[in-house]
Amino acid sequence: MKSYWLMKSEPTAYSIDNFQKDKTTFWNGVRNYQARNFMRDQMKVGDQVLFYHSNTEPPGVAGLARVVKAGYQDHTELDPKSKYFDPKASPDNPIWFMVDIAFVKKFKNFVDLDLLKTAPGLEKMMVVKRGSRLSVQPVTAKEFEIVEKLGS
DNA sequence: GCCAACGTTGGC
DNA sequence: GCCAACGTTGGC
Repeated sequence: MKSYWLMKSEPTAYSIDNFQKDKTTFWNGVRNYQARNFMRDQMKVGDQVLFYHSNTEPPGVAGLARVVKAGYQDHTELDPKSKYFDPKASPDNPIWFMVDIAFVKKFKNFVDLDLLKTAPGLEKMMVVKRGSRLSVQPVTAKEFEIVEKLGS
């Protein structure tokens, strides 16, 4: 059973255009337990992802991605020079996880947050709720389909 | 740049 | 284990 996700990135740090150039990327630096658990326990190869631009004007879904490698140790937690370093982690005791995702497409129409908020069928999406800070969020198949249509 | 929401930390 | 203080996220 395939699952669907929304992943947030600040375009000043990593945008859909960077992603399109790279083709694939690892999603390191998530330091939130809820988001960690989704990546570690639930994301599977083949799952589809809405690539979301946050903390920008306007915020919204910029395109699509696909999971190509399931959860594994976020090795930046082992690097003392990294800002993601976690002294409690070791190769045998991974604490933080990441996944690899592949670029699928950049939307012809950027689906901004206003549109997400008003589109029928998306009322329950986590990202439209106030104060929703989670950077990796589950979405339903139906929600994914609606957003994909809005973007194409 | 402000600040509300919310997660994390640490004193007790 | 409570909760105040603090830090971060992210829309506006």
